[in-house]
Amino acid sequence: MSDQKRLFLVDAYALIFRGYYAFIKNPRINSKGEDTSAIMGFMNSLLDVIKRERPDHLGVCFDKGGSADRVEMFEAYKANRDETPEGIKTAIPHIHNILKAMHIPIMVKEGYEADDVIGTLSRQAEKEGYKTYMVTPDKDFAQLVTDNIFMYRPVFGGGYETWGIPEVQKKFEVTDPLQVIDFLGMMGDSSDNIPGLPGVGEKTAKKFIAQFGSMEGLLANTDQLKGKMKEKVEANGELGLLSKKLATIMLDVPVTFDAKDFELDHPNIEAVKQIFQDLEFRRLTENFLKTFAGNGETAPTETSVAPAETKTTPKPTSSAGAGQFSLFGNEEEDTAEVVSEYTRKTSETAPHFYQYINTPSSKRLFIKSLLQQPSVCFDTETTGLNPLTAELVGIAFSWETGKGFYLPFPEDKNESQNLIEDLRPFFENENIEKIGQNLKYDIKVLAKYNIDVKGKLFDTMLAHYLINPDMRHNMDVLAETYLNYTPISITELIGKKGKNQLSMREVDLEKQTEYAVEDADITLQLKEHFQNELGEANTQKLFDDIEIPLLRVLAAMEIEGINLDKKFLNSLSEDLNNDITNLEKKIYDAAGEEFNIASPKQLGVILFEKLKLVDKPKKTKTGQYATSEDILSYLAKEHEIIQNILDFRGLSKLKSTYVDALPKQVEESTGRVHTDYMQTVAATGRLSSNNPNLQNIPIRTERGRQVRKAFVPRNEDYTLLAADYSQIELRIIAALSKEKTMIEAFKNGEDIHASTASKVFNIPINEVSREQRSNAKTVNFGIIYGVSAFGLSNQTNLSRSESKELIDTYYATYPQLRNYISEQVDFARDNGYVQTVLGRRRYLKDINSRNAVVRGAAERNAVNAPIQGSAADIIKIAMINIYNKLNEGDFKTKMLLQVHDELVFDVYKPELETIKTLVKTEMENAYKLEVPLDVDLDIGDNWLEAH
DNA sequence: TGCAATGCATA
DNA sequence: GTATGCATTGCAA
Repeated sequence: MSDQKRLFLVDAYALIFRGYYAFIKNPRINSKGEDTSAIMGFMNSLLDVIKRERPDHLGVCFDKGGSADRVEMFEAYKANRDETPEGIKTAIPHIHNILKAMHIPIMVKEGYEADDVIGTLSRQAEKEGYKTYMVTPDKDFAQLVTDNIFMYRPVFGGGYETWGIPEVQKKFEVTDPLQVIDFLGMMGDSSDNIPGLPGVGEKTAKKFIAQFGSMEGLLANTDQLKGKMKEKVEANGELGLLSKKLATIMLDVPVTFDAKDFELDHPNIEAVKQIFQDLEFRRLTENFLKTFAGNGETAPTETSVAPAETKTTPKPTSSAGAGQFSLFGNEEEDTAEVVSEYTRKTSETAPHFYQYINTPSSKRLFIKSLLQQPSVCFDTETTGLNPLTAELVGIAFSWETGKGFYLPFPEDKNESQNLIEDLRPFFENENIEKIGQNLKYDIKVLAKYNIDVKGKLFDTMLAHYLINPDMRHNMDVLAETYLNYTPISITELIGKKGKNQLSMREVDLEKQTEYAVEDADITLQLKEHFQNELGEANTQKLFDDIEIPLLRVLAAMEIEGINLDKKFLNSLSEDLNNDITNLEKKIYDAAGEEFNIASPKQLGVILFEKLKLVDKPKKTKTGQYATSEDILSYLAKEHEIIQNILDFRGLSKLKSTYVDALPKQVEESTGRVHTDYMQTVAATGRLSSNNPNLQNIPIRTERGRQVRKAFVPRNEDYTLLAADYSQIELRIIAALSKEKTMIEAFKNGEDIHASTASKVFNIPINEVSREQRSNAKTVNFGIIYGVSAFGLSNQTNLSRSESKELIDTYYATYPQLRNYISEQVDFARDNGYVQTVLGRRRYLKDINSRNAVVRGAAERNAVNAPIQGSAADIIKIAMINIYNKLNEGDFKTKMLLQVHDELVFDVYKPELETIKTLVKTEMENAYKLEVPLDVDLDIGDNWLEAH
């Protein structure tokens, strides 16, 4: 290091925010309830810098009142910043006091940001021969870097890096640090609300800088750009220049650098100690004393100080007197055996008392108390996500906000089973309400331990799904939205998934307790919140009568799984492989060389450069040749190779998505495929299926439908039964719209598409041509989706005007249908939502949008959601009723799958006739409409035959 | 390694 | 035109 004098200018807020958020998961709270995270974080950084660098000149700069100039230029500047957190606001006066006691100058200038103050001072200091180090993590400062001005950046995980000109050149790919301004102006900065150029991100900005040197250079040479980018940049030149101005740090703040103001003086040790003591900083006090020992003239030998106090282990506030927080009420026995107690505060919530239970007597007390509760929230912790293989690690319980218990489970199977037996009286008690988040999971886990969860259920995930189906429903989101509370993240506990992820069992008991009971506690609080809202949205019945009972039905279906003929799929895979290889050969022959057909890049070169199939081939936005399905189909007549390529793609898809993927999904422990039904993802009320998705097994093409042959009954004594609603959505729209003509057609059992064609084209039903029926069918479906003439002409061989005419005659034929559609849209406009026959709502916030495209989409939703959703409601009712009948009758037959309008059963052959009647009756009578519901039944030795 | 975009399977 | 899930690709981290 040279003898040149060195000035360190600290960007206070940047370090304060950084320090504050470093502790966000475990805020430092002292006994007075003050959140000292920000102070702690900032002081750690400051002492760290002093200790490492021993600066002779030092100042700390604060913002004050924001940047008046920038706001004047651009109203939205920094407008989307969240309110400064309370923990930071309260920290500022303390930090000021500490700095004063340390005799460190505080630089503030009303109406200017710290950036500007630091920029101005550093330039002045440079003239006086100083080297300036700007202490900040903020990349914006890179624009200030010169031969004598550096950034001194804290890096993640501790330590610092110094950025001089070479580092800035490398990081930003610029030749001059001043170009950082152009760079920031182009890509924008969402945290400061600097707009930047639309469509330009980091990569493009770097490219532009390399190509044009500056924002002005870019704007002057837009002729060198192409496509969308050219349009966007040209249209937003003004915005670009403004963004550049906003990103520019000012160098003319009215401040004067006077070296003696910044000399690092001896701190008033006693005063600092006193402040630290008041704040209850112990390690920091030691750190401070060490840093300034001997007036700082004998520099400590250590080269780095680990960011102190970042360990996450919570400290029990006391080890004695555990009984004082006991939830056991007036039990006479001691509760000292409740070993752990942990108190956690956040700024928003009251203290939490979470206890784990691992002694016989505390367990006895706990269970006694548990059984006296009318309503309990619980949450199971397991070794994995698959409930069929996961083992219990513990169960958390809570029945009072902020309090709860955790019962850890031993690894040994027998011991674990013994422990769960102690809880059987609770879980199987009909009179205790069980509350949980995604109870289907817990019920499935407990089922593996032969526990049948009985009594009333309240699932917060399902409740929220009904309250707001368009949102997501995971607990973290719900807690943040409704309770203003951030739960401990699972990642924090067990690590990122992959290499070093722990199992829940490997986590310390205290942390398990903290995490698990917090979940139960929060879920309980969410329940309080949601149960009122359900009433307000009028969805209480839907919750009690449909979604909650369905949860048990789905759990049973998922546990049951379906038998899969792996051998069959393997042979199918070989067949496909042969065909694919043959196609490959043909393609290579035609191409004259071997290449990767799956790579669009290589394929493009072959088709358009080598074979020159087209004069001027289309390119994608990335500059590749376009080889998508529609383009290739269009070219199919040009060359035989094209059809082969299309076939190759189709077969590869079939093979990878179904034929090869399904056998891998067979659960080893059961030998069956267990899909997971998601009850809360489809905004309309439908279920969805995943891991694997059994709701999209091919059926349309001959080749694809072969996959269905692999779904087979459990053994020779069983057969598969598929029961599907015929035209349920059209029946629903006919009934809801009270369209007499269509209702009559259904009542008479007519072929509805032929019937529609006959009326629309005004010909007898038996003279309807194939094409006419097909067009009528397309319109019938189109109505359900909210047709447009444009969409229709895309689907049929009709022109746009023919399509329009067809739609017009269609509406003339079914006038009530048209009325119904406009009524739905009106209802949505007035109420902001539409609803199904059972009152399931879908909110349509865009229904009054001024943007016609956005509004149009909402209008189509207004038509479709009640139809699709009512069909979903109806089949859900049927499922619940059938499930109950199967249980009551002690049938061996099981319901296995649901595919929106179809149910699949594994039928015990002797029960076949009874089951056929039962299923058909329950499905057809699940809900009374003015139109009869009709169910087709088919049986077979596999899912294809049963169709 | 994780993400969005694309393409395609179903109702 | 509605509603989903998943495999692959290509790009960003």
